[in-house]
Amino acid sequence: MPNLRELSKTYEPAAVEPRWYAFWVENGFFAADRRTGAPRFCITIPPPNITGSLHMGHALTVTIEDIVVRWHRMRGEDTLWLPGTDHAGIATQMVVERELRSEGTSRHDLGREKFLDRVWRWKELYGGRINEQLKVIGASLDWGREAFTLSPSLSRAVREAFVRLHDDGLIYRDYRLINWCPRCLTALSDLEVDHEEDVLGDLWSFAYPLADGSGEIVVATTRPETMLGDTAIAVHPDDERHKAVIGKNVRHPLLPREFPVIADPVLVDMAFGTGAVKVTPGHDFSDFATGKRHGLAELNILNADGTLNDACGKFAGLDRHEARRKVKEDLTATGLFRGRKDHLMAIGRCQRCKEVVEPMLSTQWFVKTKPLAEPAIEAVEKGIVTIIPETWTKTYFHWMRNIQDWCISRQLWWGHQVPAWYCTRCSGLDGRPEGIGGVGSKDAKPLVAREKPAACPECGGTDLVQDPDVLDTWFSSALWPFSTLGWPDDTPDLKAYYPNDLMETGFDILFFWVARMMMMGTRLVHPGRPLEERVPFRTIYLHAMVRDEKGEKMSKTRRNVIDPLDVTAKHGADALRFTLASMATQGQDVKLSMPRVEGYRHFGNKLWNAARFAMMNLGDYDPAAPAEKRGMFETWIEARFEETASAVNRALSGYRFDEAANTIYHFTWHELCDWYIELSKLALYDGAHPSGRRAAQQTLVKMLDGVLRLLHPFMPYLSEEIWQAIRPCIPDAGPGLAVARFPDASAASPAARPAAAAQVDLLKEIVTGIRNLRGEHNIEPSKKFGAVAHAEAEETRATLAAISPAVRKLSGLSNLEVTAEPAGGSGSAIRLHVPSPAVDIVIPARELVDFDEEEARLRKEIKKCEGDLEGLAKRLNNPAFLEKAPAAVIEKDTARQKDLEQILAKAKQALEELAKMKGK
RNA sequence: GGGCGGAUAGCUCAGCGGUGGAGCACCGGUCUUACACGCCGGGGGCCGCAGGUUCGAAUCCUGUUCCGCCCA
Repeated sequence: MPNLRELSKTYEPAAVEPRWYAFWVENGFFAADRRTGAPRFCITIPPPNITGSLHMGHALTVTIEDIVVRWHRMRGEDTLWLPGTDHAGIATQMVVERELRSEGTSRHDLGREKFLDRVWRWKELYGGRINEQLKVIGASLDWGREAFTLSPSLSRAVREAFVRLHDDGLIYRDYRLINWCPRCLTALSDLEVDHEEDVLGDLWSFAYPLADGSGEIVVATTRPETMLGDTAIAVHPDDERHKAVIGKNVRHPLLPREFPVIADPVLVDMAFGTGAVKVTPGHDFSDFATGKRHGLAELNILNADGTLNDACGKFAGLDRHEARRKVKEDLTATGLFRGRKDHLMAIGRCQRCKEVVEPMLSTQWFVKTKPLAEPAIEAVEKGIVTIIPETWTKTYFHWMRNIQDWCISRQLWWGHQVPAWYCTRCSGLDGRPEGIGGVGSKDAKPLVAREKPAACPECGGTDLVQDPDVLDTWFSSALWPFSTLGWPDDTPDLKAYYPNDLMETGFDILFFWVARMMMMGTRLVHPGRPLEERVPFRTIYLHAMVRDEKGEKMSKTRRNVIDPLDVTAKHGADALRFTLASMATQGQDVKLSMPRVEGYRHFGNKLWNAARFAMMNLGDYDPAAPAEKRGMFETWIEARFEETASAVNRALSGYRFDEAANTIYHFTWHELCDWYIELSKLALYDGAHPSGRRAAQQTLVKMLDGVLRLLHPFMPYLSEEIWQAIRPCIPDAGPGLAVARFPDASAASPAARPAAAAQVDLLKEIVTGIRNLRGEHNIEPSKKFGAVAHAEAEETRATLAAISPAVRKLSGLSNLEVTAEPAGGSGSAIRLHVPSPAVDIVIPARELVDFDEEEARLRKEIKKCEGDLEGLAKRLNNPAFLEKAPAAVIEKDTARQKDLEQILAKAKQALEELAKMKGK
């Protein structure tokens, strides 16, 4: 006999959850083993920032990935879910710099080396925090393979990638306009600039006097201070108003400079403002392009920190915002102000620190993206890589086909230092504002190499200085699916797990990350082999954002952040996971609400108690005993389980986590608990038939075991806890549910199943009908009464006899008499009709019945029937419908019509009888 | 300006060609020996609006109005 421990009355996640994670890890369940013969499944975690702590976005990511991973693992596959973190260049540097500031020092005081020591120390102390939080959620990661983007092996991959791409001409150094954050003091890629729209500013107009004194030309700008960097005025070549001035010079009103009026049809919109535009190639992207077209001077007017530089004469040293006021003042004083009006504009802000970003001229490293994008596009076009939900495919193509070169150098210290060196003898260390764009003049020739070269190949000089800049963190992230597996070496892991099967992440980093992984993977891994082997992964699943219950983005400023760890502490990781899974509909934001989480906690409790019930009745259970012949209810529930299992597998195959979760929920609660467990009590408590009791026990164990397996990917803790408790009852149970076999539909279904399903359906209809009557007539649940069931068909009567005890139990009848004679007559008070198979239920107990209530009930039923019949008749009397609709639909409608007519007739009959009774 | 998504029961969302579903909330009954984190029953929707296709439209097409997001 199994030794079963007793379960507490309610499920307490806090008491259970901490136990199992250690158990899983200690048993090595999460370790991928590259075993031969088994299908493989690999996914790398989107590496969280080391500065980060777990937020709802992570919780959703981890929930989805863990569901997928546990599902595959339970299907017997060699499953690798590779963990790790991202060094997060700007974010981490900012955190440590803030610390230093509070200590009254700075990174510059410390120097690069000491500063980096300090960051590493910070990383060791706090960088692992998020990993611990992932464990709380239950993430079944293979910790033995944990990676970090700045580790020696991944750094080596970064250098290797850089050198290869540089050698192939896909990484280059150039002096051009980039996005500059004056607070972070670094260049940013286009993607790291957030565009804030509809910011109220003013459109400020002023006049440039023509140098020859023949007049003036009025321009409008939202940023008057940039006029200090103007090197041209542009007008449209077709604009009659300005034709005369094209080619003339204007005089700069505040600086001793003159520059030309040019004609440019691209930059100038004749209809906007005066039709004349100031051109600032040094601080505006479209002006920069204009400058290139016309060979204009590119004048940089800003220092790295956003103050104006020496090119600005008396304005030098002013902050750009102060400078704007001052320039306006001066222009007004000189009589050149020509008006202002309110203007909605867009401004770019640094994604990290929210500072207004400045277009700035500097020398930076760039990735030439077009050639890299081609195979990445091809892979999706050819279906080698699938994006789910499919709607993102279009966005992916659009971005990839219009891709811009990627600025990858950052003026930071924390990160992968650019593997390029400059010879102090050949390259002048001059030319650029301090802190912008590394060392060496913009024409300096970098020596790109995996390791520091011994000497300059040009002059033999040995005094080589490494480029001080580091690479964009996303550059190392782009290598993640293969750098984590040991690339550039062809390691056993790379052989086994590349391409990854799945990349699961939020749609918001499709460009930041997914697209770049596609480019890097297809370029760098297994060159020469077919695209199928080079892509980083086969499927991209993009999940939605988690918002609060009102649909607002969660943010600290909105104070609507729900901390997953708070939720976990209160309701358990399982409840949170189940909630996220059930709400993770494709293409739909997840609006998280706490009542929902609570509801799923209740679900956990429901299952917990179902297990308690089972265990209370398994004291004498012998797992080794041969299988007993199943009764109708056992046959029915086992069939329903298999249908459920196959639906869950289908849903998971299609990344329909909501559907999978809901299917399990419904089966567990509304079929297993609501019906089968109640039905099983008959057999369990029937001392006269021990084999029936054994069959019920066997089915209970089987169903519980099965449902726990289905549920495990969603609620790993609860399911493991219960499963371990009933493990002694499970034949051939392995060491843990985490590695138990996931259920799937069995090959053959016993022939008895359709019959059992029909019988249980009849049972449910009768029981529900009687319960309904109790409700309508306010008959106490404890009040017993007898009923008569009449059926013409002998077979139906046999079924009625078979289900009679169950009907009695579930609907609280004292007796159910089955008869071939039409029941009723003057004594019958309530009639209930089941159309197929035709059964009349008659309750003769007049004293229970409120005649008025019953009359109202019958009239309602009649009205409903008539309404439905009318609709059906309309269709069935339509020749076009009969001619064109599929036979199955017509058949179904006809059958439905027949049933409704029967119900209607019976209800009318009952109403007549009632009228007679009321009369007495 | 270009693109994408959403609008279905009080709330949050499924459904995406065959008579409108779930969870929660609500109302009524109930502590029936697994569970009151429970059990039983019930009410509630011209499926954003207007056209069209179809025997049949929440579902497909067109237009339209709001809301959200992305890109420029």
